[in-house]
Amino acid sequence: MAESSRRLRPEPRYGTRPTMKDVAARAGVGLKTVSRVVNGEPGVTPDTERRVQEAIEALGFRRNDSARVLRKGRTASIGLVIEDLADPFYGPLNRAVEEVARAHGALLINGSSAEDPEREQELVLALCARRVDGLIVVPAGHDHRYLEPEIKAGVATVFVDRPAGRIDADAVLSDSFGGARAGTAHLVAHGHRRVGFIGDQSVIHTAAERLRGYRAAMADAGLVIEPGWISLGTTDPDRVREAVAAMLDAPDPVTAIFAGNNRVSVTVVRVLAGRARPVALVGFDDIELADLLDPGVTVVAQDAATLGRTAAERLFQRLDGAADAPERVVLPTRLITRGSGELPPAH
Amino acid sequence: MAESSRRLRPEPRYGTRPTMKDVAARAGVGLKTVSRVVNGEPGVTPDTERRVQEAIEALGFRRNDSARVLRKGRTASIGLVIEDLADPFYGPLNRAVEEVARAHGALLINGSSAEDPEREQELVLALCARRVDGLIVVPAGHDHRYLEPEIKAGVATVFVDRPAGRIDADAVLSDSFGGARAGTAHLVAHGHRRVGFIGDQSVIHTAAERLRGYRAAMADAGLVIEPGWISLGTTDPDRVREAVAAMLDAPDPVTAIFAGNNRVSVTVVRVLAGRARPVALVGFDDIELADLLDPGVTVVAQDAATLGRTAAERLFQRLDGAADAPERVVLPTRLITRGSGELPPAH
DNA sequence: TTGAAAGCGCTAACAC
DNA sequence: GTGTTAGCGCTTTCAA
Repeated sequence: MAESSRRLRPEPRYGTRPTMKDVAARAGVGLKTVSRVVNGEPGVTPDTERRVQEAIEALGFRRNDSARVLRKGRTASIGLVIEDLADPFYGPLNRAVEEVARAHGALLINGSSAEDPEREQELVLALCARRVDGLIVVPAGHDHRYLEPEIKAGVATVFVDRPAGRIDADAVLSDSFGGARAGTAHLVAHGHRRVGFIGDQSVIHTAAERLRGYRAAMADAGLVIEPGWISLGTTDPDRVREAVAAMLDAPDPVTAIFAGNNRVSVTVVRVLAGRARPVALVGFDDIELADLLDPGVTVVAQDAATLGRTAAERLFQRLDGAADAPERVVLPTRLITRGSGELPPAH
Repeated sequence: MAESSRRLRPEPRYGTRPTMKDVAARAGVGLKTVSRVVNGEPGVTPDTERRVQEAIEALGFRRNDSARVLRKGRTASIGLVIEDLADPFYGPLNRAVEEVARAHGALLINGSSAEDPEREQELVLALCARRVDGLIVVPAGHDHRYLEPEIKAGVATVFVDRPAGRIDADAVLSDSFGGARAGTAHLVAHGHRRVGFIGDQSVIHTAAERLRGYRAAMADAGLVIEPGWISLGTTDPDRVREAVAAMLDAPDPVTAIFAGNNRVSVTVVRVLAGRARPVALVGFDDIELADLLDPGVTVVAQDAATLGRTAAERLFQRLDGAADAPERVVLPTRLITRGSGELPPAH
């Protein structure tokens, strides 16, 4: 029933839309003249132009960019695939990419991979089929060879936040390793010997890098990481809550925690707020209102907007013809001390 | 120099891309057979299909959706114009719209109006030129008659968060009036007689509605609002800081504040944290970590994801042919008490 | 200054 | 089962 009524519905939705041909007929000029007026090309008498403009107004004509794209080759649009449009970390990145695209007269098509490699690929290929001029991708997967034909065909591609897997491509990253190392070292410098690390899934590049930074800082200080001090997995609050509890309720509990990203930090803060014994905390990524908590949350901040802007600018350089070798740009992080990372060890 | 080199660069970026014709030639079949295989249409022998698939693989063929769109009329994409992609309030809305679009096989093109009516119109019309099947708009302007020809031509349009201006269109809103009235009444119920209101610019529909709710609650309680208790303007922190200071440093200061949205709340919380005398606060919109502050921030929460999902579902109903009169859906808000709104008046 | 014709890559309609 | 033709609405080319 629903099915058949759906079939019977008239398909053509633009059949009613006026085309340049209609405008030409109404204005009594040739098709090409309308094209000239619409595109602001020279070589049209003011009088002719006026007549064409009137016809455009009267008919409510709007150029069909699909046809234009087909003919011209360029779509003046770029695709952005991120992990989650709802994540506050990616909001500023998204906006920064949009601003650069806008400055270049391009529209932004975007979507979430939901940390699923298949969904990432599906989305990326759909964008390629739409013939976006370029792509900015926060990769979920680790094998981007599926993009090779696309890149060869001229789709400029820049990876952001995480590097591409198994292909050589531009990437703009934050210094996850260095940031985590500095953050952990900060805790050690405040007297902590028993420091836990709660991170995202280890398949995620940034998560692995941050873990590496933590390990490096511990090694730098000559500290041996004991079993149970490291917990990796999803950022699901239940998972993180259990991880924190396990570390704090162990016979010889940690006195400080390094949280691998903003999602983890938020849950850790919640758990610690409900505990009597103070536990030091440094989190990767800044969090809104972190300064107003008691204690304030010390963080290793990265600049998502700069990440996005840099990636987008690189993309448009490529679209403007830059043909140098793919490069990896690594942006520095910044340690912001607010109290939680400066708490002394409680025994 | 740069200009001329830009001109000389070879324009055709897809000329190198294989087309169905190329695939057909390579597979030794007709064009239409390739089309059938690519679109999974029936009526192709397994053997022929295999040969076509091989040619597709070998050539790295990917269907050009621009051409498909031109022929079919539908683009399988929708446009979303919001105020600011970076605003944490709109992240979940954005994501919810994306999920619905995805479920319907459509891509999402989106952009920020930056609260600028001209930019909104520019973006909307660009999306129309791309022939998006439908539009979801958080309006910045108050006159959407420019959309009339588009809507007439079949572009389904749903407004979200704020209603359209001067045209009759679907809208999905939160109950700003009711929420603000309830939030203000909550303060009054806790003994406050001198309640201030700090809101966004009054041209923004939600800001005006919330102010109206505040006024209604005060009137309900028989309270007269004194000059200086209402401050409207941008959500710029400096502006809000000054507004709070003015209310608190007046000879007869307010004992409670109603904050018109999340941006305002954050700044008010910061200011109050630096003051000795406790001031009650209820904010419109929930804020992450609001529960962990001391006192926790009492808020009138709205559900941005439901707002987005509802709007997107309405849009696809329209695209599926729903032709009933435009309707306005108003979603309820929810008062979440956490402490700041329950503080008694300090004299 | 203006316009007619060709064609971008695909799908719809209708052959065979 | 398969192929041929026309044409979506625009830009490009070239002639007038």
